[in-house]
Amino acid sequence: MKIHREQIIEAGMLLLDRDGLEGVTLRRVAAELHVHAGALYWHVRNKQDLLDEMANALLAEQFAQVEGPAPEQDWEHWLQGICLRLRQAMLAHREGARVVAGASFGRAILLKQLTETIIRSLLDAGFSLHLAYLICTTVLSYVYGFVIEEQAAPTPEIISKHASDGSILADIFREKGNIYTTEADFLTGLEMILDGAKRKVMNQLS
Amino acid sequence: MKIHREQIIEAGMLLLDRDGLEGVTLRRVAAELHVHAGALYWHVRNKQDLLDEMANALLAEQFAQVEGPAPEQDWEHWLQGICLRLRQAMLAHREGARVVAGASFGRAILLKQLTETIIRSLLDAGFSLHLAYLICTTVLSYVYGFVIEEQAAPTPEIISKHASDGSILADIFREKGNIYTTEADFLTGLEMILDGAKRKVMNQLS
DNA sequence: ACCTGAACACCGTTCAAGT
DNA sequence: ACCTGAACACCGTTCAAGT
Repeated sequence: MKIHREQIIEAGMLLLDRDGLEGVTLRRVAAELHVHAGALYWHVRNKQDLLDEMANALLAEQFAQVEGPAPEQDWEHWLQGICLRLRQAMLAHREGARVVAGASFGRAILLKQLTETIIRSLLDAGFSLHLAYLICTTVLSYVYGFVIEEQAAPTPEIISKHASDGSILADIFREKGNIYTTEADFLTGLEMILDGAKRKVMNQLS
Repeated sequence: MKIHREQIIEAGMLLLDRDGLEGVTLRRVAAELHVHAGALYWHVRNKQDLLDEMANALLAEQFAQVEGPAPEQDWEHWLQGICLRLRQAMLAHREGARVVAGASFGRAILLKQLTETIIRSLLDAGFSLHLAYLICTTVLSYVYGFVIEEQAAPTPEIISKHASDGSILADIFREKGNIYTTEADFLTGLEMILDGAKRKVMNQLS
């Protein structure tokens, strides 16, 4: 029963898509590979290590290699494209946003590379390191938050509980299928942030 | 050994501050109250129920009652104040942001009320329901994301691991104590979002 | 080098039975 | 009404011992 790191990650992704994040368990991963749970510890430091690696695998589907803006492309449109792809990568797997948001740079190399590339591109656009970092995390926080919401299917129980209490959220929940799941909405919020960021620099430079 | 719901929540908060979120365990909460774990289920539906209630208690410290903008106050400054208080509430307890971000409206009544008030105030300011909801969640996502980062103390191990690999993040991590923990930085990012939102409406109205 | 077997120290949740 | 006692079905992690 020879096992490789790769297979452990694959098995983890399989369980993620099938049973959700709480279904990703070292014991189940081991069972999937016909191996005892303890055996995994030869290939993986601990559970978080595996989750980080899964986040990496998830990102690899969209960010096999990350590149800065093209020569005549401005940073806003480039960053917008990056965010769209990031959302796409997360949406491709159940609770993908939670997995990525919970990952640390340690093993999720692509997450680190992505962050690096964003900050570097903003520096090249004339931002201070401080502001570049702030914009980067602001945007990433937004993407995480949005997609986490998007993937957290509100249970029918929750919907019906709030459906008839006269609250505004009731109205929103009722048409939830339409709201907040579209790329258009994602873009609207993103544009707000990028637009605000652009003006912040302009004020800073003048 | 009579137990009240209130005491369970209090014990939960105590464990949260002392041992962190992963230290909040129904068995430990029960031990704190000199009661068997099963006894809690008379007062609480399950663990998430308790966590939701804890999120509520946390919010109550800042939002005992939530009010919309004052008569001559514009929505941006009002919303800015709300976000500052929300951050304050979360910072007051260890991993407070994670607790609130993970809570559902079910039991965390104040979270629902807060959301309601924000959306309603934006409606009063002339936004469409759709846009009001989008701005609300965008802003909340930002606050969650920022404070979660802020409270996730990067372990010395992580810092040293990335401190000397020539990456930009290395530079940032090294001065991490200064960066990203200040209210000023929080406000900068928040202003970007609010500013972008304001312009989005102006375009919409014209 | 890499896995088994078995243990350790926990979890959340349920439920008969007690008072 | 509210708690005990005890179980059920799990966890992550460690580590001697095997091969």
